[in-house]
Amino acid sequence: MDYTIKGKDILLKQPDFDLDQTLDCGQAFRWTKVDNSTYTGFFLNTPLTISCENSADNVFRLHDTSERELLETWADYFDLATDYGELKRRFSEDETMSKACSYAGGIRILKQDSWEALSSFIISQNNNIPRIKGIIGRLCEHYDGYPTHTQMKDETVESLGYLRSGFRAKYLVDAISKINSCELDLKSISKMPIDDARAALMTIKGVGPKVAECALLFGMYRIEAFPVDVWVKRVMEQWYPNGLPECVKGCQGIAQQYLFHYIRTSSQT
DNA sequence: TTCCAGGCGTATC
DNA sequence: GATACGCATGGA
Repeated sequence: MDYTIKGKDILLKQPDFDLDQTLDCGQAFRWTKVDNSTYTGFFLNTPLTISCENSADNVFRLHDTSERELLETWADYFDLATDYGELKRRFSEDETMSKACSYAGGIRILKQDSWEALSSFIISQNNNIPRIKGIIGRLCEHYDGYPTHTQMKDETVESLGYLRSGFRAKYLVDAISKINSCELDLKSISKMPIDDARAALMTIKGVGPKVAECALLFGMYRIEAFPVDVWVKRVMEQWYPNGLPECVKGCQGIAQQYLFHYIRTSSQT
């Protein structure tokens, strides 16, 4: 990792990293763009303001943080140990993947908290990104930060009414109940074989294949998980009617993120 | 106004 | 097991 300390800030040199493509691409819902090159957001309840200092040199400024916080939190959250350049070279053996990788080469998978990812993607179903952000924003405002499932233990459909999350409130309540009763344990699910992990998550009402896959990919860093939403379904029909290419094997989740961004922003409907 | 959104549960065959 | 339909809400 290449960084220098500048007073209360840290300058990080990091290739294959674009803030718009990573923080505003529908994998996390608590990053806010505050100006053309700057985002503010959180990992759990640790805040960060990060800006692109020099896009040509891939330099980023992490505002008002510490070396310790960088090493203990942000290096992991931004998946800095993974060589995305190497991954993109591998993926680019396939023509469509090659286009997707060069279209948005600064995508990274964020290693989010498992409960936050699971609950966020429960909220995401049959919903659009601005409204997902609105619901999560109201939740975090109410709790002064993203609540743990333990903090939410007494919530009911009625008490969650202020979220205006519609039919999804009952699904949140079921997830909270199954986790707090220890019927499900997210930490052990994260280590299960992928089929078992998926099946365990899908015992929650409102968690189907798509939400389970997103919880695995974005909340448990299971990069072999492959969420298929309406957009990725279009990708599969258009380019991969016979399945994904061999070169993405084992990292389908990361490939999916390039493809999702590619079709969603290039088709521009 | 109507359509749609990082889907899923349920009914029906 | 496949397919059709309703679902809360709000932006376009």
